Amino acid sequence: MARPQAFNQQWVISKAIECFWMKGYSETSLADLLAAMRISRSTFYNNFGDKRQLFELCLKSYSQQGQKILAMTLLSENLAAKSSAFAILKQFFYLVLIAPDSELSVRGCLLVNTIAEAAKADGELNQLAAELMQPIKSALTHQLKREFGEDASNQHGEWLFTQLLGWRLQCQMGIDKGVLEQQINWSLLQLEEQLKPHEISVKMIR
Amino acid sequence: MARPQAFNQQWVISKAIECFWMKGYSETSLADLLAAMRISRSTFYNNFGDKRQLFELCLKSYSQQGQKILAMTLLSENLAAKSSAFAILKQFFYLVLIAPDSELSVRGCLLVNTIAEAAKADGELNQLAAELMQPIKSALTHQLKREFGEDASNQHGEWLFTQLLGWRLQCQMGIDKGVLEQQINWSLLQLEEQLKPHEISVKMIR
DNA sequence: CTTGTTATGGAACGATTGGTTCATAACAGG
DNA sequence: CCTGTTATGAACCAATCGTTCCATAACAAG
Repeated sequence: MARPQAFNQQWVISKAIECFWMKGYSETSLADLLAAMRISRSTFYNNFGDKRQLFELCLKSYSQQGQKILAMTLLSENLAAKSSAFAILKQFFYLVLIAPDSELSVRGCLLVNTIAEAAKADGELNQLAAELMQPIKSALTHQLKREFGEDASNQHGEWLFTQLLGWRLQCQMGIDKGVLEQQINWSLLQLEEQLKPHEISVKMIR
Repeated sequence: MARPQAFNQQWVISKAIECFWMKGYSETSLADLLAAMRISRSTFYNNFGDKRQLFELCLKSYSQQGQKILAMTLLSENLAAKSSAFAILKQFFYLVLIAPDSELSVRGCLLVNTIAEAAKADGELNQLAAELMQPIKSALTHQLKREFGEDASNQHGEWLFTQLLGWRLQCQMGIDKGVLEQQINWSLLQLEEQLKPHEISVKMIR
């Protein structure tokens, strides 16, 4: 009954995400967006409201793509059947922090950047970004719950989430990947020693 | 021989820092700055070059103020004489993360925010901010070196720095202060157990 | 009171900002 | 082919952006 859209919604949003991801919200101009999305101004405003609304849409879309990564790693039942929680966690951190082909490891996390950028200027965006990160925290906790109690897992999941945030920033500060990997191993080791149900642990140093 | 400045350099810069701190670099407009600094446009450009140069100046000034905090805590020889490294570290983290009257604990860290905001758009600012954070990392390491070896302290100092970054973001995400304090204690405890020179450590869990 | 120098305020700059409007092009159903 | 609906692109908008410029005010030295 009417003229069909000449652009692919998903593709266009992915391009917008790229813009925001690289330059941040306020540094990304309409011109940047239109060029990347390859649509005209009116198309933009007709379909996405305005810059702000598009950004929220991008955050949600970005988060949803992140869910897929979680589903393939931390939440995968197949993986859980044959690997320990710590092996899976290690693999996850490697994937999102170190893997050289991973966009995340070079550009940082859009949600983290949003929280830091919109810190005080825009409380709503801050809150939205924080909410969209919740699934990651839950997934980390989920992995711990497989092997340990409900109570301990919650706080240690939150602790692991803190690690992840710290490592994200370290990545953007250009930390050496080898050092980063060491830290990941060490953190997980500490957590393992603390949580592993053993009666007596004897360790010798020096 | 000439007309004297009618404004206080330090005061004016501190006001500029406040602006950048609250709204980020690109969200802070000239108008915002001029209003806060209470100077006119020409005064601004005559004395500070431009917005970008002022920002760099602010970052450096901010960092220098941070040095004072370090000097009073992590680098204080008086404190070191009567307290253990871990006690001092704990006190430091409490001061910069939890203390309710601390600007840092409510506004986040300007340098961290800068790194996240200027992630890819401006590599130079990113690098500058990263460099200005170095003293913090060094101070953390310094505290560990007091009691432990040179080698172990470097990597563990870096690890503690990662913790700090993570906690900073957690603060901006509105983490519960009680949970945060738990995490600080737990992280320091792990580090202590790992580094304390004891021959045999027996711990029982469950 | 001059003269030299600098700080200052305000007007003005062009460029760019995010956002609107409108005539037109493109298609689906009759 | 016609009609109704919607997508599209270009022109246009006021506002704001960061920056420059200049006449003037304020002081120090002579």
